[in-house]
Amino acid sequence: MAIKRQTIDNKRRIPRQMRAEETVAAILEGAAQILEAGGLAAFTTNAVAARAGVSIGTLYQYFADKQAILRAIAERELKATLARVAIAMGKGGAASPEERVRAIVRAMIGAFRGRQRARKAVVQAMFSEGGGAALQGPIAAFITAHALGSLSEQQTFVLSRALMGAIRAAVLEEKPFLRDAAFEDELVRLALAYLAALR
Amino acid sequence: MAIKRQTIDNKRRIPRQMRAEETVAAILEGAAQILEAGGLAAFTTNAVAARAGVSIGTLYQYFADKQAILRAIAERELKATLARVAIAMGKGGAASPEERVRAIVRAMIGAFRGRQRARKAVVQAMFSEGGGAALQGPIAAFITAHALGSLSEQQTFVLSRALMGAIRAAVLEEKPFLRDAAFEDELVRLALAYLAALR
Amino acid sequence: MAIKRQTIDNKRRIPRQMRAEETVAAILEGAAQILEAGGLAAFTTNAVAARAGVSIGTLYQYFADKQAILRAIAERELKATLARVAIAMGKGGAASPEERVRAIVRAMIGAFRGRQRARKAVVQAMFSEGGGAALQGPIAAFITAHALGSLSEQQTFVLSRALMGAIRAAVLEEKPFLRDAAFEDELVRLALAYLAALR
Amino acid sequence: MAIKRQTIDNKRRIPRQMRAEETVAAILEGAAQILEAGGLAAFTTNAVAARAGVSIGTLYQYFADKQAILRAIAERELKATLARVAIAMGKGGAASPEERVRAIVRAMIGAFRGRQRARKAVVQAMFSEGGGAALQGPIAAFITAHALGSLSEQQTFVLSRALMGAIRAAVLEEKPFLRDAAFEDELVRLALAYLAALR
DNA sequence: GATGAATGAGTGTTCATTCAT
DNA sequence: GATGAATGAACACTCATTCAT
Repeated sequence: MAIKRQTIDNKRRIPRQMRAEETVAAILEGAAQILEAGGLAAFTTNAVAARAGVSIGTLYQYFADKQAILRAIAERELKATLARVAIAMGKGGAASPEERVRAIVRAMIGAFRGRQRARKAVVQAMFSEGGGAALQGPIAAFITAHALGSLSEQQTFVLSRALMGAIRAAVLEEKPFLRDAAFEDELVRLALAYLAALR
Repeated sequence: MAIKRQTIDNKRRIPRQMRAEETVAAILEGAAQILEAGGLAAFTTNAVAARAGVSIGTLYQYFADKQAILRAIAERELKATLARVAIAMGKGGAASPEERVRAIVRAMIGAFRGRQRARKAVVQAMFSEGGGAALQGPIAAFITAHALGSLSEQQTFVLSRALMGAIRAAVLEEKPFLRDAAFEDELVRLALAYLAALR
Repeated sequence: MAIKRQTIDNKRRIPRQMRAEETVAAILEGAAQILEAGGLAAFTTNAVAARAGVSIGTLYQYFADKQAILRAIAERELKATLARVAIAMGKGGAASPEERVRAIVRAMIGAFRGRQRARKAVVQAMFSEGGGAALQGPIAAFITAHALGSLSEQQTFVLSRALMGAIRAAVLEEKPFLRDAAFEDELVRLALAYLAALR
Repeated sequence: MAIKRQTIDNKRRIPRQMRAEETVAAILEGAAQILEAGGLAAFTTNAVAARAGVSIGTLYQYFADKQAILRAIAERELKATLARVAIAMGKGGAASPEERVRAIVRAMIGAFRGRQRARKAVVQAMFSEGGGAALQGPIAAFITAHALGSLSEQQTFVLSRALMGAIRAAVLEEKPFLRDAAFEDELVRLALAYLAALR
């Protein structure tokens, strides 16, 4: 259902794609705003469409259903977060384990930059449908791949979910220390201690 | 919302209280069954009342609203879990830190014994309203009080939420290894490593 | 889903049942009025509830969905029609074949007495879901049982559907002669001629 | 509602007309396929356009609205059916009344050859808008003109609608005997008996 | 003539909650 | 205290149709 558009026909494809992309972006932005302003409760398809400045019909031209919008936001944010980590890692060259762990932790904390309410809403929604495995899997994979030696599947699971669980809890409980350096330090400490214990 | 039960009317108090307790228990049991069978989606007040064998009006006599039922289930389970830890600790006498941590972890994993679907539903619901701080706070306090030296507030937060986050993720993602000894081992390792790093 | 209510408890059963019956009757009457006034196009559940003077929720307490209302109207009318034939037959004592056929034809023509628009709408709706076999079967059975000698299944089908088809067409095409005696005469002639040809 | 094609623009008229005819044919064929596969429920203008391989805009260039497509299918089938009768009659030379009636009945039964689901859907749709008088009128006229002596308007109505009603019911109720010779025989018997009774 | 993105009115249905009995 | 009929706000989603390109 989602986004069609793939004609190989070259002329007029770009303008078409651009229109579609703009529309999708507008919807996603509208959705994020609604979420940030009123949480999941205010997140109705009609409200999103109105805020995005498109008709409800157009919204459904690009998203199969309400959940799909949430999923798109989550995926987009996930991608952005992962990208940010990659950049941070890249800059550090052959960074130390601590630096690598810190880069990951910092990116995880900083996801949804500036939109904690929206983040909270998205997390809640993802949890309500399938446990958000779709989001956590990639992060776990990333940790496995980039951060450290060799962990078993369960160890990767424990480490990634422990970190995410702590951050998530801070988000959901609206803890003010979420962005304190000290909080980041504790998470890094937790990860490093666990990794050390595995050796 | 609604009116809370508080009549201190003395005559016939005991029989009344007993009836009330039975009714509340029936509702809670019905709710748990509905949750286990059909998840949060099937959890409607009318369905709960029907399953519990009481009228919807009676249900609202004991619970202010739908969430209150979920809250009651969560609290009941929390209390039971904490009690189980206390017993486990008591038996061990002057148990070692590892034994104490393990007792806590084991109790957390084993909560909602046998009703993983209901547990998942309750967790989801708690997440949707306030982040479940009401549930995690007591556990954190418990950890602080019983398990170990002196942790800062943030450290307690990180440790408790990390453990709960990992377990929660296993529940939500329906991981089969939830009840494996190896999973418990990893969680214990995580906690002990962190505690050691704090010293 | 439909109508619950069957407690064997005698006290308060009658008032309860009466309330329910009144409500159902009000809904059915409201539905018929809507149909008569605006046809199938105006037949929305909200409109029916409003016209019936009940809330939309109440409507859904008694009818599983929109179609169920139509079905109920059709069934009620069918029953009434059949009853009318039975009475007509009864009065005639050992009536002649022609009188029996005429009684049936007359009752079929006269169904939905006075509400041709509603009748049309119901016929359309029944046709749209399953071909209305549910309505035609009973009539065919009735004809078989009461009108005449022994017909094969296919002969019964042909005779009953031919009569109903002709009446239905007159209804749907809004033919003014629907209630003319001459029209009835022709239908009777058709039926008798066919029956005679079978002998 | 839209604008009907009528340009008499001469240059390139023939190629244009041919293209138009192809397009119309493609749409009609697509529509029939959709109908056959998914019934009236699947019959959306967008689905038809997609199946026909044309854009929705093009579809509306040739058909004023959704109903028009159904009407076109019905008309096309009617024309084909009538033509088939004419051929059958022609071949028989001065055929007997029975042969003529049989030719008509057979053609009526055999309409929409091989696409009973599409036929059912078209019948339903025609019924929903005006009772399909547009289709039955011509058949009645045909019967009057070709089959037999002189019938009054009402007699023609009764005979034609009775035959069509019986066939229609068999289609709608998905009776397996629709194509049995015995079914045809009964219809012929019915028609002949009625005609004889009129003399 | 063709395209297809956009439109938006319209509708069926759910379910938490109330309150007269 | 118990009952359960009634309530009605709220929402997701469809699809025929238009019109700028």
